[in-house]
Amino acid sequence: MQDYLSGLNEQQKEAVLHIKGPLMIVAGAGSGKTKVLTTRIAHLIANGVDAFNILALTFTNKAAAEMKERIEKILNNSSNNTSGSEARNLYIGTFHSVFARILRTEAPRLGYPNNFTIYDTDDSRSVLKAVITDMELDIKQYKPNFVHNRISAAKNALISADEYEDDYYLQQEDAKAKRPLIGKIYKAYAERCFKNGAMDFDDLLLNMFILLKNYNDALVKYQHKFQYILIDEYQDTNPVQYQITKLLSAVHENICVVGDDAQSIYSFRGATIENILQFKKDYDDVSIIKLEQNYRSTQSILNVANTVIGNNKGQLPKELWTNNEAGDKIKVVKTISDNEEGKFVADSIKEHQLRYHYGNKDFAILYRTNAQSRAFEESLRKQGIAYRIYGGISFYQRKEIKDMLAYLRLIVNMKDEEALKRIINYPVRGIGKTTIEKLSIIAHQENITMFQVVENAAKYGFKAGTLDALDKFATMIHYFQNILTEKNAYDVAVLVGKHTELVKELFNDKTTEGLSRYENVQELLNSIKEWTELPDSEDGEVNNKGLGAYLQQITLLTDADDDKEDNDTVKLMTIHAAKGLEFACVFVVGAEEELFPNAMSLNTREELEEERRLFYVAITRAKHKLWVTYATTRYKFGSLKQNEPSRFLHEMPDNFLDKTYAGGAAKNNSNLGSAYERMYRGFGNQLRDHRPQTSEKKPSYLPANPPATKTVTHIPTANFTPSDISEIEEGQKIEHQRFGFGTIAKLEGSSHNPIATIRFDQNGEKKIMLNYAKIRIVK
DNA sequence: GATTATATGGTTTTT
DNA sequence: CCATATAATC
Repeated sequence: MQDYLSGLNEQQKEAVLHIKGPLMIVAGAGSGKTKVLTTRIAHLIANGVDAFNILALTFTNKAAAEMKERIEKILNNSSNNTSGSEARNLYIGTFHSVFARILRTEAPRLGYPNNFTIYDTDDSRSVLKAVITDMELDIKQYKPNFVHNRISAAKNALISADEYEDDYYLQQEDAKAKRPLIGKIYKAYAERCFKNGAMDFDDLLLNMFILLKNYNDALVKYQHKFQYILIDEYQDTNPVQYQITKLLSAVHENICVVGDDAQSIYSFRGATIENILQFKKDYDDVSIIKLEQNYRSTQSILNVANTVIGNNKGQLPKELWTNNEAGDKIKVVKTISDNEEGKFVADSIKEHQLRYHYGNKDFAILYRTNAQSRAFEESLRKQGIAYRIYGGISFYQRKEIKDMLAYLRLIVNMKDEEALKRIINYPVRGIGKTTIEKLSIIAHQENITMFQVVENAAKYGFKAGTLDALDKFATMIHYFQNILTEKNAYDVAVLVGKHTELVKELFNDKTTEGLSRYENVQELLNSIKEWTELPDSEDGEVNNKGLGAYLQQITLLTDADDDKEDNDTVKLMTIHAAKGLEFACVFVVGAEEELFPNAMSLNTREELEEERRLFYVAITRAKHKLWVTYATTRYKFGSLKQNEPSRFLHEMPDNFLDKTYAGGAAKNNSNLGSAYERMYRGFGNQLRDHRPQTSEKKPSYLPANPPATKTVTHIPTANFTPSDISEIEEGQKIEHQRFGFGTIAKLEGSSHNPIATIRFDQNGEKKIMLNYAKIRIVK
């Protein structure tokens, strides 16, 4: 027997060894499904299957990277003489990244360039906005965001623009919503993207499907390449993904899917657990293996999780059990505000670290929406606890990075109108809004790309000054393109930075924000350099280490991916992002009605059930300790909002809960807590006042509550010398890049024209947030 | 055409 | 609160 099997239980072993034919593994939370999947792949390779013939699909890059790493490890440690380096040849990644890679080779068949651009959500919305305005429709009626969701849903359900317009019910729906023209917009949007040589996220799936469906030789090619197909988190696949994998696996039928219907949380992306049910019917002899033993959590946590999820109707029958110890009760915590919640969590982390010697990395804070991260960031900083936020705005979505990338995108794909529009006048070179509009209109009329209009601007009667600017711009881009053929991606990028004076502009901005923007661009250049120095892979794909390849993979990255090793930090992320992960101690925060379950998801029972599954996913991330916290008030859009405790709190069985910190009353009953609590708390005091103090004294650097924000108004005069940002008072001198120097005349003000806002940063230091980037405080 | 002041309006969740 | 759209001004 292979030594890598020794750590598995009987079902897990069976799942690994059952190699041929369709297999569905129904696996509960913490049942070791990733372990099974990785071991299975290792087993395949160890038994002589060529890694080139294995395709493993995941939902995050991180999951893919982790899997690959583990496989290498297993192979290296195995007594088989297969080397871990064999794992490099695996096709393993997210649906999107794997298909993007394939499409890089196959795109020309579909009329796209090899170097097609991948539009992220921002790009898509921007294109939509342009399309909607071009159609002379009201942007308020057709909000790009809304329209995009609708189009995205259609694509994920394999509905083309034509089909969309022909469908009676869809049309009725849109008409009812007073948005009857979405179908037309869909069509125009798709055409525009195609003309730009660009695919959006959904197109990566859709075009992969079209490729397999319409080009038989392509289908045959990939059916034979991918003899073994494995899919993680199968409950989260949507119809396109389903159809693609079905096509790919049709010949060999060696397809193995792993899923847990209780963890299906991506229906907004078109995912449907129907795919799990359908799987059984699609192949002749499907084997099903259930993994029901949980190795992760304590009994208390598992019991609570099981009870909560029991409130959902129509779950597939499954009984999760564990041999682990009972463990602590789940702590339910009530605070009066989002900031207090943050404080409680940070303090609790500190306390547990001191008491039980947990490291930072043993903790995770999980929330429903990204916007909730702020309070925790602040409190963790104050406590001096290292943390890392996943999600939110990723590195590649920052403005300065997108600007730089837009140049590179345009050089690689001149059809990319979005990129062109972004940088044609950045840094400013006298090509204004009117000119850009004109360019766009001409491009449309002549049915050529916008850059072609720029190249031939003379033909189209621009005024001398503008013409000159356009010519210069075209020449510059051509120059970059020529260089691209002789130099590598990094050299080109550096040159672009220099030549466009983009870097210089950032460098000259000496504000804190400007400085970090400069550093970000530097960082981008570093990452490009790293990329160019990676070895080529040898699977005969198109130009796989060029700038084009770099740009394509970068769009599919989230900031969760460039994990600089398992640094010892507290992890902050949404519950969605936490799927598949586990932590010793977990805080599930913001357990309030309208936040979690989210107000947007209270329309139907299905939506509510998905929220409940989300809650289930959240609490099953915890191995040892679990807190569920909620705040009675919370800021939304800057104004205070009252919140009721989440209904999910009531669904948790009392006998596994410790409500000491919830005033004994997650439910609105009259229980005021134990005698001890009442003794030390009094009535109505906040819990931080009565929480058991650790032996450790409070660090002296802990600041008091930051004072309320003040605003200042600024009147420019003349003649001061600059220095550091420090204190700000009336009469404080200010420098503005264009206005020159001036003085702050009023400290609290009119609130209407705040030049600067005073805040306190993580170290309790006064910081001035300047509302105009080019002003700074001088001594 | 470029920059700054004012108004508006937006928060699920992700590739 | 924050980021972007529109209006106003140079």
